[in-house]
Amino acid sequence: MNKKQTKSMLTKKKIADAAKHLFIQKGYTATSIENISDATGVSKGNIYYHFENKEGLFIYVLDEWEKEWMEQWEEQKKQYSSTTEQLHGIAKHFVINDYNHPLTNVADEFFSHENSNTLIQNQLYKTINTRISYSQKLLSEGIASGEFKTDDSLLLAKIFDTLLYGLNNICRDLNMKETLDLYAKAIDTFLYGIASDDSAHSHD
Amino acid sequence: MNKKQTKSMLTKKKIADAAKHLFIQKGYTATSIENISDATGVSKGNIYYHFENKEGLFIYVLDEWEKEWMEQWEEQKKQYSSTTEQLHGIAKHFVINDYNHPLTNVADEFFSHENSNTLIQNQLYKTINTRISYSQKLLSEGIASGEFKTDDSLLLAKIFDTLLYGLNNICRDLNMKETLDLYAKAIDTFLYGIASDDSAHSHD
DNA sequence: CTAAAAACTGAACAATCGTTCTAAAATAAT
DNA sequence: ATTATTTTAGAACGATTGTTCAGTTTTTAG
Repeated sequence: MNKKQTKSMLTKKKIADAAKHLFIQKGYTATSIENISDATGVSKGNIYYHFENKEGLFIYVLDEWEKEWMEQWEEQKKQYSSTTEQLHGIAKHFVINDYNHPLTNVADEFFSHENSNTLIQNQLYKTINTRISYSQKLLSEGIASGEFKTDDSLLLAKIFDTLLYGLNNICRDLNMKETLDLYAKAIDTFLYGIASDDSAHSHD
Repeated sequence: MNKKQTKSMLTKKKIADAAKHLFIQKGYTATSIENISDATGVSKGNIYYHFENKEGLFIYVLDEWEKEWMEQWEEQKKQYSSTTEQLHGIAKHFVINDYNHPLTNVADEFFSHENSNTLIQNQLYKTINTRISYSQKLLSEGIASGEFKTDDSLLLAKIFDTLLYGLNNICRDLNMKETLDLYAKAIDTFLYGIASDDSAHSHD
């Protein structure tokens, strides 16, 4: 790779990183291109050199986040054997590394009924479905192995997903330990609800 | 009440109603005063006659929603005896009447770390805590009556709240029946997880 | 060393934002 | 009927928005 190409790639990454954090902090609409320019030191014109427009930048950020998350989690996953452990692991990994997922704070803006941006909506649906499909796969494995009762894995996946991403909203005033406790308690509640009777888990 | 006062109150209500729906649909930032003016036929100047500013309008909407919800639910509540029934009842009532709660779609915009509006943030915290306190009261009753295991009712309330408000986010492409099924399944999962062993409920 | 290409800057654009203001219309009070 | 008050309308404001564009710097290619 060229010295020019390297530097170009670096500024593109710098823009995307700043945009991600700003979208999380302020929301999509409230984040202006000028905000991103100020945060990075990259001129507005240069931002438009690297990205088609604000919308394209957001979609790029979303795509990158999804890739990054999956890579990191697949690495973490190796240390867990049972599905139960993996579900707890996901929650922990979620809290520690992705405490602020762009979707959690930003997505709602685009699910408006009228005047909404279909391009971004489709991208969001894709991302959400990827998330849920992954959870569904995990839960199916747990059901197949007898760790959980036979059940509708898609419904369970949606509930699990809700727990993971929804808890964020009421953790804003909690510290890390309190947050982890809340998440652990939530997963426990979820698990004991779907654990089979001959599971290793017992009601305490 | 005067004919003038009545008409004035009516336009104020009309503005608040339209604002609520627009905030839900498009988010706070993306909803402009002109949008509200267009939706109601009330002039921008008149909106500012009835409300101090956009922020005051939002807080008013939030306050009204909370009052309305509580009144409606207290009416519904009468038909349920056990806490279990009441929790299911809340979910049903939630889906049918408050499918779109302003908080669910709008709140995230104001929990940004910098440059955020403290007035609205406080109002949001108040509303969220009211919600959770109410759930906590219900769960405490269930624990006291022996319907649920002894547990940290605040943690459970937060989890229940998350379930209720978070599920919304993945119900956008579901019809009413599917939504109700998902909510019922979520509450069941939640309940069987915290139900005491001598509870009337059995794992199916 | 020079020319072409890529990366980048910052001023400028029209559109839209929340808000203010002046004045007109509608109603109440006298 | 006339005055006073409340309610409404809509033009206008400065600020900010996403985006464009002409031009400058930086790097590559020949």
